[in-house]
Amino acid sequence: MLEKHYDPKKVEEGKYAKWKEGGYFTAGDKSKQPFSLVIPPPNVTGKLHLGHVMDTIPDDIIVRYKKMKGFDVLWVPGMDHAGIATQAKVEEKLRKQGISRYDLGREKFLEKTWEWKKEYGDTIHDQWEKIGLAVDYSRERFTLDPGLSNAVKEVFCTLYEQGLIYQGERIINWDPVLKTALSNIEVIHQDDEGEFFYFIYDVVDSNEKLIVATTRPETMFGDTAVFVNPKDKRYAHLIGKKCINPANGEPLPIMGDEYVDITFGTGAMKCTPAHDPNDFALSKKYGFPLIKVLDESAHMNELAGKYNGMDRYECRKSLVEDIKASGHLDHIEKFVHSVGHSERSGVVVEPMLSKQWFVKMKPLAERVIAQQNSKDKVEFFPPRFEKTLLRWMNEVEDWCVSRQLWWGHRIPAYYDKKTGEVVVSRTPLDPEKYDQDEDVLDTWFSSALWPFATLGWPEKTPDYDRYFPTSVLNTGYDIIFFWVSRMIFQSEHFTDQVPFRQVIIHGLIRDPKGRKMSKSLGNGVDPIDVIAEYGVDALRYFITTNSTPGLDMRYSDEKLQAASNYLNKIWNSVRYVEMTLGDYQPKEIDFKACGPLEKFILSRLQKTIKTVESKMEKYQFANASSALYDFVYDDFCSFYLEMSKVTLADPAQADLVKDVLYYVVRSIVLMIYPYTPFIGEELYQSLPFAKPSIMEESYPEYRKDFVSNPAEKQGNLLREILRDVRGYKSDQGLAPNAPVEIYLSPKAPFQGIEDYLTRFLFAKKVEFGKELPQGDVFSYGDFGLALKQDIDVEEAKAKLSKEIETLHFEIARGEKMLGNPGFLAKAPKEKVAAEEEKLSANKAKLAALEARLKELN
RNA sequence: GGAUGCUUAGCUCAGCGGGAGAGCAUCGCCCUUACAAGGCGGGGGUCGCAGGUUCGAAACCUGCAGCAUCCACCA
Repeated sequence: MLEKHYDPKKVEEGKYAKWKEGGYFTAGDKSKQPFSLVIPPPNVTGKLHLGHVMDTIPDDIIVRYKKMKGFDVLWVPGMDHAGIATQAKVEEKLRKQGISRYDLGREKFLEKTWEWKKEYGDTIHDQWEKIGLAVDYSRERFTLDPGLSNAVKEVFCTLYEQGLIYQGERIINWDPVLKTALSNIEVIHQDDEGEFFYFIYDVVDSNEKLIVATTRPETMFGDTAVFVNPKDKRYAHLIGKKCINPANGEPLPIMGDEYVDITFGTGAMKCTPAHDPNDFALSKKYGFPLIKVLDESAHMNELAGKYNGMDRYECRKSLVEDIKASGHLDHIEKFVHSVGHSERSGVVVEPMLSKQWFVKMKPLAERVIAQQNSKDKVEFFPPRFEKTLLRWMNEVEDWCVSRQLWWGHRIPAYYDKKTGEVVVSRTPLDPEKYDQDEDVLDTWFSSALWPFATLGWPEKTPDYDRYFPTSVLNTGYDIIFFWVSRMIFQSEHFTDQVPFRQVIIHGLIRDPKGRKMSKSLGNGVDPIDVIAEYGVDALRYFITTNSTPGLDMRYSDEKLQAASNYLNKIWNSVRYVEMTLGDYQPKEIDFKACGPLEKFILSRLQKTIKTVESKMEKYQFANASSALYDFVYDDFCSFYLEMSKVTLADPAQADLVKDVLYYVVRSIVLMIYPYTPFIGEELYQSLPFAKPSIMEESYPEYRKDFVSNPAEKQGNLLREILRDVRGYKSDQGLAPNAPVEIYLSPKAPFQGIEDYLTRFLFAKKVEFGKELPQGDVFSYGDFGLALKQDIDVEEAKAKLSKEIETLHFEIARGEKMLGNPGFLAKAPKEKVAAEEEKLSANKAKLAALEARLKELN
């Protein structure tokens, strides 16, 4: 027997181990159709947060649902080495011990990082277990394992051979703390308040002065020219002359180019080819030298003269002072502008000229665009996110893939010690003759291969044959560019197939005020705390059923409480059914022998199954669960379960009612189970005929032979009567259980209705008669009901009048609608018929109420 | 500058072409033998604004406003 109250802690204990040991997570049943997905691999940087819960629980629901639907489901688990992020964490840890990575050297440092990986990998495993992920551990992968490394080498070398990877000197985003290049999307732009310095440049051989504005005075040592727009009347005559750089006294040519925006600043712009991407482009056009003035930690080099060795900001400060002292500072303005920060270290990135490896994106992106125009494309849920992907593909720039880190896939490029020539090779070259490139690849380079490399690619493995392309991928909109887009282009380029047929994009979870959860705000919520308070099932239910696909959601204690209450409700309804079953062994339902309310609940259940299934297929978990929720509360618990107490008391009907109760409650458990597997298993096990695990069960099937529209109508009518009379009592200030006398007109909606009225309206008397007595009357088409009270005639008349008034309103509406030729001609037939029926019912009701009013007068 | 989303009850959000819904909050009544973390019954909304399409608009179209996010630019 179940306990009176649902206790998540007791329910959750031991279940995961049982599933895991029972082999329920392992794929491979060849008699079934395959269905596959890969987990979005969490970074081994720390423990899981609510974002991971959002990434994985929808997958888990899909996995459990698809298993019940008879698929051979493979869910590949794994983790990401997360190059920069992990290395930054390990370095931070070492720094606290006063050690730098250079003190350790590459090999020792990597050892330390593997230790870190082991520790955090274990934590992540624990947490997967805690939240109940049905992942196939026999297929677990890591982005740095030998298989993935092999795939990475294969991809790098092939792209190189195809001319799609090249090495080039370009302006890249440099993180001066982590001392590595970053790709464009690893740079976060935010509006910072800065200063706009207006400096005076003396024009050579002239008395004229040119005022040039800059936000970055320290880069003036790398300037090669000053540009003005040739159409700018103020300056056109200066083109061809020279002016003096106030930072170092060097003469700079004044040049004309339409690139310059006349309206911005003073209309005169300095050009720093080695430290600004736009200036770099200009320099290519005019063949300027590329002068670097900053080193890899963003300190000034010898070109900065007396500022040599200073940090960029220190240099800026003293340089400005010196220029001011020389009389070349015009003024300084406050200026809010967008500044790039490193996603990982947070420091202001330095655009810097550097030799890096790049992936040539255009051909890869074009393939994706073509694929998305074909029938065999990746389908997005919700569809609008396809536009996000295509926009990126259309605008994409070459991808800088080299990182000056140690933790990652080392670039398989080698330099001839004598000639310096580059050789890219799948196998290591002789270290006597060659030095391997020191850099590693961007983490996303390996993540991009995740769906096929985890299944064995480039080998032709059985898993790859059977499970690729994967069926679906679920992830947040924030990593569409980082990850989704890259998996798509790599997969299409290398496997000639999409990596997954469908992508579900979810929003982000925010704090209760709608702010992003972040360390600095201290508003993060630890899933483990939530689980301790409400249980995993409530967390899972909350997170998957309280948001619209693709939109953000807010964390809410109230909703977790509500989820927990709902589960308690289901728990108790199962408990009630088990109490009524006792030793009885339910059997197949004899539908024909069922009473109207049994037919009602069976029919309602079928429609619920149908709705839930169709929403599940579209991954609309909020809609699926709310259909089930409505059924559980409104149809079952609040209504049928109560009503069944009447029929259960009749020995002739009791067994049949028990069959129905068992079937309904079992269906509810099976449908809630993918959302809340722990309580699902617990309740399932407590029911008769349980298999060793609910994971062996199949999903409830829609049974057309259990559908009865007339029975639903009868049930709804009884519900309406109960509500009316209860409402009446409440209006009259009577207690819900105040006794009443009820009189019914002969044409009752179904036989035996009096038993329900007696019990649930606390009627001390229910009588049928041709004439309804003096009292309050309720009319339901051709059926009427009266309550015998010592009534206040005036009050009763007022109430009747009010009801009549609203009926008139309703009838007028119906008549207007049905009198509209446009409506009759264009509206669907069913709609017209429904309106006609409603109208005639209202008319009958009106007639009855009017007759009643007349009687009272 | 470009794109996308949001604006519906006090709060958080569904609904997205046929009479405004849920959870929480609120009010009233009830310890009725599954559940008081409960039951029953209420109250509460010119669905951001303005036009348009339609027999019919919260829903579709156009414009506007506010909020949010992303991309690009910012000498």
